[in-house]
Amino acid sequence: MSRFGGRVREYPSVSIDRFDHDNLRARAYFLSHCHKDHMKGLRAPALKRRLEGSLKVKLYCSPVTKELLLTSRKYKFWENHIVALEVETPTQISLVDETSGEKEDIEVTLLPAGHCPGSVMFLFEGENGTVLYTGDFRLAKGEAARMELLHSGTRVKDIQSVYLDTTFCDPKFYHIPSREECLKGILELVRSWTSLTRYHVVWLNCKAAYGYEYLFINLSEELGIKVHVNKLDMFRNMPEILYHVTRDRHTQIHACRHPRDDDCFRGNRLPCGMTCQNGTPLHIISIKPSTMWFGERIKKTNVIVRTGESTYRACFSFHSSYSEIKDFLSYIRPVNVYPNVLPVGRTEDKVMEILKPLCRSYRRNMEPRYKPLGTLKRAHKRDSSDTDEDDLFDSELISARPKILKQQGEESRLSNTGQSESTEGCKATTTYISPKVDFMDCEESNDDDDDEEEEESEINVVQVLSHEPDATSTSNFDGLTTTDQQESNADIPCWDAFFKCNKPEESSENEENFPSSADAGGSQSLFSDSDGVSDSTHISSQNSSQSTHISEQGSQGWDSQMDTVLITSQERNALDCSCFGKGGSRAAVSILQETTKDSQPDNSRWKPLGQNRCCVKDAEAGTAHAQDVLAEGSDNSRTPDLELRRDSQSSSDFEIPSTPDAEAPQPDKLHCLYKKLAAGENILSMKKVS
DNA sequence: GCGATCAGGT
DNA sequence: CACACCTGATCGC
Repeated sequence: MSRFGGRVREYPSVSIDRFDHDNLRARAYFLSHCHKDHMKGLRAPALKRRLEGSLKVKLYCSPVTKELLLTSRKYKFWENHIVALEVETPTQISLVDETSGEKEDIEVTLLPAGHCPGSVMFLFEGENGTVLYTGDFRLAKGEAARMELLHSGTRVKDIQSVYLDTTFCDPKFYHIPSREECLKGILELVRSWTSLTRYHVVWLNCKAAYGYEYLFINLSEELGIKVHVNKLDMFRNMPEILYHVTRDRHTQIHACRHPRDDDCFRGNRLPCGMTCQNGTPLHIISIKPSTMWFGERIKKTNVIVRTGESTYRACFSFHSSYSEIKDFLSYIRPVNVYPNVLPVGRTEDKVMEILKPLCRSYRRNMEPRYKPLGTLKRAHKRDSSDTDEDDLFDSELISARPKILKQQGEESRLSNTGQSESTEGCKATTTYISPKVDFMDCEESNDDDDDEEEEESEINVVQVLSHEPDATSTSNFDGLTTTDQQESNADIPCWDAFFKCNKPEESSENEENFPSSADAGGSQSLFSDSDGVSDSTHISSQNSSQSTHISEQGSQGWDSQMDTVLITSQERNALDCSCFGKGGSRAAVSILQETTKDSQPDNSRWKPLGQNRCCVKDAEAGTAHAQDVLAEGSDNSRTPDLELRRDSQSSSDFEIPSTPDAEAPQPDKLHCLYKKLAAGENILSMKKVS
């Protein structure tokens, strides 16, 4: 829950996501997204009165947020005071004090936040420095590096302060499976069930909040089944969403709600009242999206957990994980950071202890540390001509952070016109890879879940749903660690490979083996994969607040990147015979979803950028023509986003350097380094800090 | 009657 | 576990 008071220190005359108390006097308002805890006071009479007496006071938000907000009658009075700003389009705003006439100019840029439809971060630039307010966000590792407007030229902007979504800023939330992984797990479960008969339906037990739309869209696109919802009015001008939801209850996927929907479900009734079709009773399973997290050392990340005879929990997060937060912040490297949220049971001091080391003000006092891997990772994007040896491992070079260039398809889309030029059809890019199902044991997901633990013995009984002949854990182990690159260089440290950013196969491996610079104290790493088997040792540095961590070689390689959906015998039985009377107790882990070695997330359709930018069509493109408009949307705007999502999640971790100040070593320097390494010499480069 | 706040629920 | 939200009780205006 946001505890942000509404104002940033640098620009106290604007209020963001808070509209009560002192915020009533703000010169301008900003709303990052349409969740109630960010709208406190937004419809209060006091603020309403203020608007009535003012021509100048405006509320700035994304086009989608404006649309969603104005759908509610309670916020209609804002209608003439809302200014929708295009995402990624810097805009000058004059902040005028209506009583004194005092004026201050500020430039604001909306950046996609990946939290829910229309959600954005605000980047303010003005006399008091550059400030980033993240609102609520979920950005995958490396996504900050792709944001053109966080950069100036090839470098990250000099950001004074970040007001950060710290919801999961606690090491216990170290890892949350990516959107694609979660989506894929849910997709397979829904697919398995709904394909049995037309009377097998799924109820998505979603909360009353925006943020599940991309799930609906993906399920609908992949399975050709629209999702039944209570309301779709708010999407009337968002054909990309509208097309995939329906008010027609005669569908196999439901996300409808009812005040006592759990009771409905227990009575084999959907919240909308459906209980049978053509006289045939429905077979209903419920899937409840909720956040699942995994500690740093827990490598197996099952995204679906069976919680009962016909109930499942599916991993789904609106917020960035601990490691994503740290990656984000360590890339931005502001002077100051302020947490917007205190994770439950944490104090501000504790959170700051984690965040401060990622800021410049702190780093300046630190000894530079040797971080070869981060350096190497970053190297591929840099023109190394200006790199000298002294700079190589200099963590002080905060200004030398190169941004990640966008992919071509993305370039055109990000041309700030708000329009998309790609002519590729969306189906052309849909290359769903059927999951292979292996025999393997599962590990409990969240360390404190008793239910899973007591059922562990059952988990090992696994039937293969769709068998792949050679798919055993061993072959996976080999397969996942033997990349083309590595095969050809079996005996040499394949660092060369890591200068080339374009091998998605290596992305997750990279994640496993290359400690992010975001690690609180930085870390030294030794790395070898000469036999194709990953192996890594992380030893936290002396002043780290984190405990020493030495990863186990075997599990590290084994579980780091399998593309596996695992279904227990119980589930298979449930799926197969759809009889609910079996005496099976709660099965702990039903579907196990691993980081995919080389999957191209075909179903990565959530487009925080696209939704903010393109979704809201003009009124004339409303409901009546929604379908036609959608077709256009598919052709023109979806594909580039799809490319982006592919790139930015599961296959891009490798590309995205985690060490912001890394530099590209030149080949001769590299050679020198290799030689030193081979000779067992210390290549740590100490640089004097003044 | 309305809003704010809290407790309790999903 | 947590999130975002809802309902209902209570209090104050």
